[in-house]
Amino acid sequence: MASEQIENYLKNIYKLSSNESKVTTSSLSEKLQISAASVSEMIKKLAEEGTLTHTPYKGVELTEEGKLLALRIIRKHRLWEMFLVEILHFGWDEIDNEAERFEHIMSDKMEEKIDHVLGHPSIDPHGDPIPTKDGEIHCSMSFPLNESKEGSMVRVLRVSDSNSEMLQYISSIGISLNKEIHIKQKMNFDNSMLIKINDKEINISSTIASSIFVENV
Amino acid sequence: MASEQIENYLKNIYKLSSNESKVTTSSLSEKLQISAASVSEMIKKLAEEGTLTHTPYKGVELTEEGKLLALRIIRKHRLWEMFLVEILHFGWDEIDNEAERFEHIMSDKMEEKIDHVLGHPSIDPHGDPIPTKDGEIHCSMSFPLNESKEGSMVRVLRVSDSNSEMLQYISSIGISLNKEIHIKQKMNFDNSMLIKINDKEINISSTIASSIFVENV
DNA sequence: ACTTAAATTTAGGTTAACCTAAAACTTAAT
DNA sequence: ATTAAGTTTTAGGTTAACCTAAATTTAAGT
Repeated sequence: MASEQIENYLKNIYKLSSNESKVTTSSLSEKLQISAASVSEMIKKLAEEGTLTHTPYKGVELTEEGKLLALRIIRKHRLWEMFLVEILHFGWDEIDNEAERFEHIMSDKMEEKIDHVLGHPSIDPHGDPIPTKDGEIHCSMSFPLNESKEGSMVRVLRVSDSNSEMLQYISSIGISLNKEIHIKQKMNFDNSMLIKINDKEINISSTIASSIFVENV
Repeated sequence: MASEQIENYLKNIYKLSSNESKVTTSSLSEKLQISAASVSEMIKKLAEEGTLTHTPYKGVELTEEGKLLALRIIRKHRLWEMFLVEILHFGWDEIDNEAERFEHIMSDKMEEKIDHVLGHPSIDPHGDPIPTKDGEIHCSMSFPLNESKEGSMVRVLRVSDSNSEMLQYISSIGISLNKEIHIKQKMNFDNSMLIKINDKEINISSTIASSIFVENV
C-alpha cells in the first residue's frame, strides 16, 4: 500500500522525532536529501492520507497509524541487518546501506522466517532495539561514552550507525557490543579520552566517544 | 544503471527467446502483463540503449550486452530462490514471487556472499541452471515426463516454476528433484499417465507431466 | 490480388515522484 | 513595530513508467 518512498518518509520522521522535539520540513529535507519543496508536497499528501498531522509552517507529527508503519519498517531494517551479519557474515559497517533497500520489499512472511532463524533477537548488530511486530520498542538505558567518568568501567550497549566509515574505525580498534572499556583519562583541551580496551590503550576523539553508548559496570 | 523495469524486460525477453524463435511485442506484452503499446515504446528505448536489436513489426533480439544483463538477473533470481529454500526454509512453491522482487536490488557483494554460503550451487530449487557470473549457463539434457516411454524408469531433473499452485501439488504427491519415477501406464484417451513414486501409484494429467523434466535411468 | 483480421506502432494523456524559482509566512533583532 | 533573514509553501515544469484509442503495417483466406 504505502510506496517505498512513503515508507522512507515515515521512517525518517520517526527517527527525527526521537531526537528532536519538532520535525520540520527542513530537517526532513536535510535528512532525506530531497528539496524542501518536494518534502512539503509529500507532507501534505501524507497528512491527507492520515499517517501524520501537519500544522503548516510548524511541524509534523506521526499519527498512531503512521508510527506503527514506521516501526514496521524499522523492524524489517534491523532484522535484516542482523541477518546480514549473522548469516551472510557482512561487516558491521556494510549493512546499513544494504538493509536500506531490503526493508521495503521484505514480505511479512520473510520477516517472520528471518525473525525465527535468528531466534527472535531484541537488538540489531549496532545495539539498536528491534521493535516487535505490533510496534513495541524497548530502549536500553545508556549514555554516550563521552559522558562517562574518568576511572570508571563501562560496557558498550549501542553504537550509532550513522557513519559507516566511523563504524569501520570503531570496530578496527576492537570495540564491539558488550565489550568493556576502562576510562583512563579525559582530556579537557579537546574532550578526547584515553581508554583501555583488550589491554590496549587508545585515544579517541569526542566525536567518536559521543557515538558509542554505554552503561556503567 | 538499468532500472528495475528494464531488468524485467531483459529477463523476460531472454526467457521467451529460449523457448520461441521470435520474441514479439505481443508475446512480451502477454508475459509482462503490460499493454502492447507500452511494450512497443520500451522496446524502442532499449534498442536505442543498445541492449537489443529491433526490426519494427518483426521481432526483437538481445545483443551480447543485453544477454549478459539478462543472465545476471537470472543468476540473482535463482541464487536467491536457492537461498530462500536452503537457509530460510521456504517451500518450493513460495519462492518465485519473493525472488521476483529481490533479484533487482541484490548488490553484487550480496550475490557473492550468498553464492559462497550456498557452496556455489549450479542449479536452483526447481532444477533450473544458475548462470555463472560471466554469463555461462549449462542446461541439463532432459525431456518432459509426458514423452517418457511406458515401463521406463526416469529421474526428475527439473520442474517448471511457472505455476505455483501446480508446484505445490507436484510436491504434495512426493515429487522432488532427483526422485525416481516408474512409468506404469500411459492413457491414450487423455494423455494422462499412471506413475509409481515412493511405492505409491498416482495418476497425473498430461499438463502436469509436461511440466516435469526427466532423464532416463 | 484484395480484403480483412491481427499485430504493431504512434499520438495523446495520466501519475507519482522529483526539481527550481517565486511567493508567503515566521521569527528575531533593531 | 519594522524589517531582514530564514523557513515553508505554491506554481509551474520534468521524467519514467504506464494507459487507451487511432493509425499503420503485415499476414492470411478467398
